[in-house]
Amino acid sequence: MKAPPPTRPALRARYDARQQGVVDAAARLFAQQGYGATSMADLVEATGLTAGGLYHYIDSKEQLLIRICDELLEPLLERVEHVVADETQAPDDQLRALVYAWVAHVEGHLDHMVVFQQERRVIEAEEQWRRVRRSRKRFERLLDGVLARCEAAGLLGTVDRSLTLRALLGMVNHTAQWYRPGGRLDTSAIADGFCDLILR
Amino acid sequence: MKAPPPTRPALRARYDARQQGVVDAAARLFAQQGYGATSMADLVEATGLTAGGLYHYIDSKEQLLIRICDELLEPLLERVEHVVADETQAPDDQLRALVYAWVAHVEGHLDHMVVFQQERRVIEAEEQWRRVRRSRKRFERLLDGVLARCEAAGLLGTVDRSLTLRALLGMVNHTAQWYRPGGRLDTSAIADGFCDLILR
Amino acid sequence: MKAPPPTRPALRARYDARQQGVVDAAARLFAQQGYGATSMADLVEATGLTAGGLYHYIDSKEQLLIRICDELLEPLLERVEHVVADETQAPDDQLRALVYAWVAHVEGHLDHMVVFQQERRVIEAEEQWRRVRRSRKRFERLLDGVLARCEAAGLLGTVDRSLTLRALLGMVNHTAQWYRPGGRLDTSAIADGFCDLILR
Amino acid sequence: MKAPPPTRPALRARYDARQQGVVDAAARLFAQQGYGATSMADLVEATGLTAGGLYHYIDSKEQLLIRICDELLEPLLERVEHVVADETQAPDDQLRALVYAWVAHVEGHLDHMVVFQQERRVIEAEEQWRRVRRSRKRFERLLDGVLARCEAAGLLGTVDRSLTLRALLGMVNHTAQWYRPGGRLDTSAIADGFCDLILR
DNA sequence: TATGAATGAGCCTTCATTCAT
DNA sequence: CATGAATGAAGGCTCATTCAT
Repeated sequence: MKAPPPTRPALRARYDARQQGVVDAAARLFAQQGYGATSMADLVEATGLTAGGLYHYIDSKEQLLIRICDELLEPLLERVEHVVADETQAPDDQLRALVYAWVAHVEGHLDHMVVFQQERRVIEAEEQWRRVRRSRKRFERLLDGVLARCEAAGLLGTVDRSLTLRALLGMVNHTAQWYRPGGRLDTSAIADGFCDLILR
Repeated sequence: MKAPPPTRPALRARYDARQQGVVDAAARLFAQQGYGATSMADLVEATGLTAGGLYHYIDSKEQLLIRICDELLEPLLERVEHVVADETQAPDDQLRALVYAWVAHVEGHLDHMVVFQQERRVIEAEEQWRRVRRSRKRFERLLDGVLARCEAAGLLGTVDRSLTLRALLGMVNHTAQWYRPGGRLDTSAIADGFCDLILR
Repeated sequence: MKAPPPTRPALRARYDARQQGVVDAAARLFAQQGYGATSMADLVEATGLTAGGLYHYIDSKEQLLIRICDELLEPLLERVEHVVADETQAPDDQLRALVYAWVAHVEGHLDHMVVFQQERRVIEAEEQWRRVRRSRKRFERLLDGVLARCEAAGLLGTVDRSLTLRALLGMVNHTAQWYRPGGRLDTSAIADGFCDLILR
Repeated sequence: MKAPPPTRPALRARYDARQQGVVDAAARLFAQQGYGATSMADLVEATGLTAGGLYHYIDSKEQLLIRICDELLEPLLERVEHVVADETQAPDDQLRALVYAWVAHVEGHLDHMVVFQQERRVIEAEEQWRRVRRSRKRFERLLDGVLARCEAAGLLGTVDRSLTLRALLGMVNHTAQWYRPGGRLDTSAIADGFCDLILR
């Protein structure tokens, strides 16, 4: 992330750990107060670093935001690619597996997810967000592919597939706004519930 | 909104029109660039007013945000109250009527809706947002009431009702992110599609 | 210079006067301490404005530097164009007229000139300095034209013309480093002295 | 320069070589980007040393600047003293020898020279620059002495001697701004050309 | 010697808002 | 009603230098 991270393994490990700490603290603050409303001073306070020291671990406030989005999308995309790659699975099982992975990922990255949604605007608009944008689009394409297979197998309801896709995106992403760990509904209940709405 | 608006009717009409112009410009800018990233200078440019002149029509930047949310929620709530009040309608018809009104309202206030979602955070957190918060909660309660009647009538699927509620909130609110007027899906298609997913 | 200066004449005059005050103060400070070593806080102190108020009159620190260079080069160029345009004058008279105008201009803009020389580097390097760069080049081309006419008339010494040009540029520009008003040598003495060195 | 350089000859040689490398890199960077605009980080990158390592070879950024000026002035002064010491030479030959040595020195230290001119301001102003200032003044006095002998021998033109001195300083120093090795004019051509302008 | 993390003051600039005219 | 100048705190970020390892 920042120009040259240390090369010696021991130092490198510490560096990485602290950098991750900064990113996590940022995700939390951005989620709670908003990206724009969070000052680097807030981050200084939250991390215990000093104003200048912070910049050993990051390039800029915006890079931090990009990193948060990457940490959200990249591993999710990887898991989803993996699920989709297994062609022996029935389409509806594949959808359930995918939605489960997705909901689980959202629940495990609530802060990241809230930030991602809140800052959607800047992500869609500007140049340096291309990779993030591409990940999001790839994810949607994979999801649509699975829905298409379900549709072909007669497993979807009567609702237009692209509308179904958007409905699904809306309901899962919205999860980050209300889900609290330890609540009445666990990951499976949520994921299966959503799939039940979609599948015939 | 701002201290004393004129009392003579002719002046008053002009005043109101200009004030509405400011609010609409603000909604557009906030939706496009974010509330925090929009400066009053942007607003000055967009409205053609001067820095000082702007403040004849508004109290503060934040009041503008509150007003945008009110303009979104209040008329929606009114329509929904009206729909719900008709106890002769079948529960599923009521749900369809409600969702139609809701989707139509979102489509008619894309900017307002995007702003409302984007600034969710500040709405939930602070004192002066109580009225907005109450409106949102009342809306959800009304919606849940209709769903309960559907459930009682055996019209819902097997999915937990509170999860269904949240799914519906997610999908409809998300509409503002992708809906473009003149697209393939019109209001009815969207509203009915969503209901089809929910209802048995 | 700054986005929209006022349009009403009375205000406009005051605005322009204060803006000029800022530019002059900047020229003095930049000349004394260097552009890089002068902080906006220094400028605030020198102008009596406040940190924010300063920015009513300027766009940025760098624009201030550009403006200083423009104020130096543009009027000089105009005078020189005028001198060169008179084709009835003998070449050596033209050279003397030109050098006199030039020396007088340097003496009247010591601060500007010192700044221009000191920041030569950034002027030559970056994009937004094209106009300044073009002015400088145009000036040198005009000067060379006059020298060429002198040479053709056999009025120059034996020294290579392009070297003569550079020598002249060096000696006149250097004047800003030592000239103090009221010194032993006045404008005419300096300008004529330089010409005497150049001409046969 | 920095606290204790090594005393064992082998180490000392390596130390000196690296220190010289740092000074040369600094001269290049300062000349290209300006002293103020060059950060120690730039220097770290240019030298391949680390932030801390750099400080084994230097005391401070400013000492680096002083050293660059010393490296420029001291050897020049030594050569010039030597030229001036030979009282058997004719005044004009002496002037030619001096200017030749001077031009050659400038050409051999373009970076140093550019830096010296650019940072003139700080050199003249501050305490710790006394030695540099004294060298510059001594150089000018020696030069003026030779001009005086030329004048006494009737070899100068009609131009005031102190103006001639300043003109010469201007033209030779300015050489650093345009001279590029391998150009049409070599050291002799330049030095002789300048002298031809000065001498009758 | 060499490392790279850390410091914290200072940089330029923007901001929402007010008020004399 | 309208203007635009003014405020001054706060914004994100950079810097030369130091020091424990």
